Amino acid sequence: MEEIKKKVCEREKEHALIVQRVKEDVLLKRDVEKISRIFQMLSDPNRLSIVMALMKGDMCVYHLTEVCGATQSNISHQLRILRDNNIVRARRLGQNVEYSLADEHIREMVELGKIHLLCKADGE
Amino acid sequence: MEEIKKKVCEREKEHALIVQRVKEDVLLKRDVEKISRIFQMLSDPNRLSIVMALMKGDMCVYHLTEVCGATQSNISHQLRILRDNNIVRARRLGQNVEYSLADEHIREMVELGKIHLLCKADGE
DNA sequence: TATAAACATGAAGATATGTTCATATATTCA
DNA sequence: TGAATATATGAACATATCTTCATGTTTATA
Repeated sequence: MEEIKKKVCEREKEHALIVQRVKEDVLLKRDVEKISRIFQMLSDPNRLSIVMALMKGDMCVYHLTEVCGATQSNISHQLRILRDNNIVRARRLGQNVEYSLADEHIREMVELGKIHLLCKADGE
Repeated sequence: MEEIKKKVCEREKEHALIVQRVKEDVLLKRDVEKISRIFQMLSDPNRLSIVMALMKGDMCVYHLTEVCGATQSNISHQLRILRDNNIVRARRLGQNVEYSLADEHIREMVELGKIHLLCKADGE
């Protein structure tokens, strides 16, 4: 049975409607966590640099360290995290390992991020 | 003067070209940090829930805690972080404070995140 | 087979982040 | 003005994250 809601805020009716809309869009806690994890992958400057570089084309670790200006160890660690989360793919080429983007949505997200930066640079 | 590059990897020529392309797209370290910060805002499940809720409409804190299933204190803390980063805006309504999305790009990013989830749920 | 080069990884330390608890502030209403 | 409600915030703690250092693995080559 529907409980009768007490008034909790000024715009009770409007807000309650929105709450309902949110609830209709049943996003389980687990789903929200999954999505936030994707954003987390891009929340570290080094990882974002790696992804941005790979958006231009496949690259081996050596060049990634050069482009990102970080240590080899650091880049390797970040690459492992990206691999574990299916953001990038690795492929051995002789002595080297060539990395590539494994997720096209990521590309779009980063593009949005760049656009966002440009918009803020102007005045919104 | 251009230094002569030693061979560092199997596909030296191809990779060097990509490195060049990355460098042409002069993204300062500071810019990468700014973009990663936006993603960081969405990297916490509670913050992401808040943003997702506000995408449906403006809401006061009480309803946000209800929708997110977190404590009032926690939500308030996350709201402050979102406010400090210009992701949401606050507006007092009598005893309540109504929050709204302050950034349309964020909306698009989250939509991409949702689409991404759906794609993964099927088989890519 | 010994060595070098490219990359990966484990452990440790420093820092950042999220959560909770207690309490402060602002507004309404009696 | 005093009590109640909604929201904000500071401090403390636990945990997560990033970075570095040392070392391991794999492949190529002398």
